Order: sequence, then structure tokens, then C-alpha cells
Amino acid sequence: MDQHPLSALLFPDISAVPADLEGRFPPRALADGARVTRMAPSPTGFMHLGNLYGAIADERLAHQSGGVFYLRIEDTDQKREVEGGVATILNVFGEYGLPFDEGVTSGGDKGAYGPYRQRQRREIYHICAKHLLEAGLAYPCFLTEEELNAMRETQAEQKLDFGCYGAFAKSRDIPAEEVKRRIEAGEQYVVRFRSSGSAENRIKVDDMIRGTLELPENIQDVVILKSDGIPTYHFAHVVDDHFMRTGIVVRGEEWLATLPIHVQLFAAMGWKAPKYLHTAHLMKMDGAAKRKLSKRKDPELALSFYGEEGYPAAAVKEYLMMLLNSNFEDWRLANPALPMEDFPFSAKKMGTSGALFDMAKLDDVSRNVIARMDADEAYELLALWALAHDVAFAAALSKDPAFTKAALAIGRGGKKPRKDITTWRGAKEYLGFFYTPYFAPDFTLPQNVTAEKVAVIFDEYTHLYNETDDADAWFGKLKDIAAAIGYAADMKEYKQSPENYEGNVGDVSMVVRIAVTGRQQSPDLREVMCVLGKAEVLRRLEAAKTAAWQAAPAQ
RNA sequence: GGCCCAAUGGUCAAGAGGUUAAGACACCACCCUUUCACGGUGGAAUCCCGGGUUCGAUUCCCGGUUGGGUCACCA
Repeated sequence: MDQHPLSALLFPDISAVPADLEGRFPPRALADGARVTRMAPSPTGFMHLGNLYGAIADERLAHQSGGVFYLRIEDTDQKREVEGGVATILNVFGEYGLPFDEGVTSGGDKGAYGPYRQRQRREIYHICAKHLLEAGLAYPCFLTEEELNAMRETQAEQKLDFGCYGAFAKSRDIPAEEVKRRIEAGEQYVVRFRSSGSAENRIKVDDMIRGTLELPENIQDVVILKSDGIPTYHFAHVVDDHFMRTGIVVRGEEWLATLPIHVQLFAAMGWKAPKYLHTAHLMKMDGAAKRKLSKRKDPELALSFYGEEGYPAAAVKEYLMMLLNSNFEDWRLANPALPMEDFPFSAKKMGTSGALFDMAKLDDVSRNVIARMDADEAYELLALWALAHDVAFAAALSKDPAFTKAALAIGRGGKKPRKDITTWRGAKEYLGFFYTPYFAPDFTLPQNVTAEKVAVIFDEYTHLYNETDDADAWFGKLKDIAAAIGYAADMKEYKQSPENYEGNVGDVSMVVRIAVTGRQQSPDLREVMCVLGKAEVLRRLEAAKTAAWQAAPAQ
């Protein structure tokens, strides 16, 4: 059975051959044009914008075509794995509404192409590695870390390409007898691919957004199995995406450099490579320079950052979609109410140059996303955020949900909804004054108003205020007060001849606004008063009446 | 350093061998408005450089520059 003298030594437990796996994982029975894509993160506990960016493309490509979107966990690097890393991944995708059809789930694996965690696929990789070994396309390598370092130094000195290739691949042709002796002596080894490539050759590879790439052929004898028998990314990618029958591999452009390795591995296994789509990196401005968002330096790369700041998941997703397909923005403008999934996503529309991640733009998208929600939805999400990030505020919000929803409903809906809330964190600033613990009035005299006038205004208004007044009656009372203290009741008139008046009805309402909301900007004052209720309004009016109003600081 | 990718306003970008070079964010001004927000109108602002092909190049080709990526028993 074993044709290679080392086959039984290296893979004593393996009797199956790749052909057996072909039967175990047959090509998927899908309609023409249906795409199979995958998300294949490492369980490092860290999910970032780039992961989401690619995943949105994956999900759309699959589901828009009636295909399959699955989750594979790339846990081949045990050093980087963290406890709960998989749960983090699952949570993030749940939160962002990117449903997997297959793969790792919280309830175990789902689907016929698993296992979906790479460490559980050891046998599959070994079957394939054994096949390469027997075909003379792989060999055990005993080079130590020190030897590898020394090799690099030599290569640097001689200005040669780095790596294990040609004459540097010292373990290539160690006689089988010697290999056997060293392994039996307990020497550590890895399994390397035996590259047949030549530096002079160039290969052509198609990329779905970059077109045909012309790349140098791989000459490296890359490691395919590490000394612990776990595959490297290169080998796992090739084996998994073949047997999981992936149609399109969406990944970051950092993989462009190693594409020739993958192409060569597919060819060595006698398989057809999937289609590739290498996405551009998300960048950020660092001083005057543009650079890739970095895990270490940029907190805003982590998805958790957006959760903490209170950006709705839908907002981050919409913004990323705009970077993915810039025509999404126009589509959204034309279809404000449609779900994002109705947008005809196109791989061709994806850009190849790195986009700067623009917080200001995200803010705008987020404002719009939140403005489109109804009060109930806004309440649910806000309450959820507060519960996780600001317990005291959460308590205030949920003490009387109907009250909070009423506050949230002011200016919401209709053709021109207010866009005051950018993030749930920021909602506290906007909404805080509704709640006694956060009501911190700033009794600064507005323009045109003196402390004496303030006293008169409250003397009058506390008597005039009637919570059942309609908008006209409500404003009429402020006009009456304005007229009584020598202010213009009519704004047009005031604007025509301001010199005739000490102030105007706007100044009167400003005094009331400060009393009720504690500040000079607020949504519609009458509606705010309705939401607060008569008792609270009167309480605030009384407090303002007796407060020491300060003159505005000189500009 | 080798190899690879990219380059249109401050940002995201559409775009075609001949256009007044879209649109969005941000910015400025004005209008609307009892404040703010919304909305409206207008404004400033872009084809990296040098060659070549062409009647004509921001667009195609070559070179350079700049930025980015990658050269692990990490992915």
C-alpha cells in the first residue's frame, strides 16, 4: 500500500487516500451560479472591521446567489487562541446579522462538510500530506530554528530571497534511512512541500476584482505540517477549501503575496483552485500618512469599540457596505426603508485600493440609521446598550419605558426626522435632561434677557401654563408674555424693526426652555413639556424662578 | 532590499479616449425655523509626475514617485 519508504513512518495511522475524501465530501448539489463562501477566522477573541468587511461580501455573494455561507474556525495556532474566542465570533456574527448556513455553531457543528474546526481535521490533512509525500512532493525537514535564522542571515548578506528553497532546502534529499534514524531518535521535524517552481517562471491568476494577476511562481518549500502535525494556513486553506467545496475565497490583500503557494499546492493535489477575491485593506490617517488599521495602535479597528461607543450594528454594516460597493449609498438614499439585503451587491463594484475608515462618515450613517428607527426599536437598542455600558443610565431609561419611548418619539418619523442621536452613548447627552439625575440646568441668561425679565416671565408663565394646550394656544401664551414685557410677539415684525423691541417671543421661549430642559438647545419645547408632564414641568419652572441666573460670559 | 498591490477634491468615490469630471460625508455662506436638529439653495475643493501611442490621454502603454502589503513551524 505505502509506496514511499517514509509513508508508514510519518503517517502510521493513515490508510485512507484523497480519493476517499472525494467520496466523503462530494461536490455540492447547488443550482448553477450558486456560490459557496466562507468566513474563516482565528479564535483570537479579537474581531475587527476587516473581518466584518470581508464577511459582508462573503454573505452577500453566497446568499444573493442562493449558495452557502459557512463558518470555519482556523485554530491551527494554539498560541494565539483565547478562551471564548469562538463564542466571540459567533456573537459578533449574530449581532451583525450575518447568518451562517453551515459550520461551527453554538450548538456544535452543522453541515456535511465538517468538522469545521481545523484542529479536528488532522486526519484529513494527514491523508493529503501523505499523498504528497508519496508523490515525492513533500518531505520531512529537520532544520532547526537556529539553522533557519542562520540561513536568513546568509541570504540577507548575499541579497538573496529569503526562505527555504533550492540549495537552502537542506533536508530535501536526506536518504530515507537517515530520516528514519533521526525520527526514531526523536528528532523534531516539519513536513515541507517540495516546490517545483522556478524563479524565472511567472504564473497568471484571476482575481474577481483585480483581474488577471501576473505573479512569480512559488519556489519556496513551505511548511505544510508543523512539528505538532497541525497544518499551516497554506495547507489548511487548500485542503479545506477544496473539500468544503468553497467557490469563492474572499480574503484580505495581504494574501496576495502567498497566492502562488496556494496555486501550486492546488495543482500538486490535482485540484481546481477556487475563485479568489482579495479585498483592499481598511486604512486610517496617522498624522499625514495613510496606513493599515493596526490592532495594536487603533482601538477603532476592534468591533467591540463600536459596541462600546453605541453605534448600532446596522450602522457599522451599512457604512462597510458603502465602502464595499460605493453605489450602495445612492441606493440607500433612494430606498430608505428597504432591508440592506435587497441591494444588488456586486463583486465587480468592489474597490481595489485601501479606503480610509472615516469616523465622520460613520457618524452620519449612524445618525441616519437611528433616525429611521421607530421609538420602540430605538428604545430597545438604547436600553440594551445602556444595560451593558451605563447601568445607572439604563435604570433611568427603563424605570418608565413608556416615558422614555415618548421622549424618543419627539421629532421621530415623517419625512424629515430629527437626527440628534449618533450613538447610544451620545443619546445620554441628548436625552439626559428628561431624567432627574441627569437634569443639570445651566441658568445662564440668554440674549436680550435680564434677571428682572426672567422673574416676570416665570411669575406669569407658572400661572398660564396648561398642559392640555395645543401648539397654537401654547405658543400664544408665550406671545402674551412677550407683549407684556415689551418684547415682540411676532417674529416677522421683530425682524423688520428689532430696534422697537427689547427682545422677542423667541427670547421668552428660550427662558422657558432653559428652565425645562436646562439648556439652550432642545427638541420641540411643547412636546418636551408634554412628555415630562405637568407636575415635573411646574417643579422645574419653580426651581428656575428661584435660581440665580448668571449673565452670559463676555464673548 | 526582493516581490506584489494601489493612486480622481480633506474623506469615500462615479466615470469615459473628446464630459460644465456625478453623488455622499466634512467644511463655508445664505434661506427656513421660538432654540437645536431636520430640510433647502449656493460655494470652495480633485484626475501624483515624466515619457510614449493618438488629431486628442485624467482614461491605454512604459518608467518614476508616493503610499500600502508581504517575505514565520501567525493567520
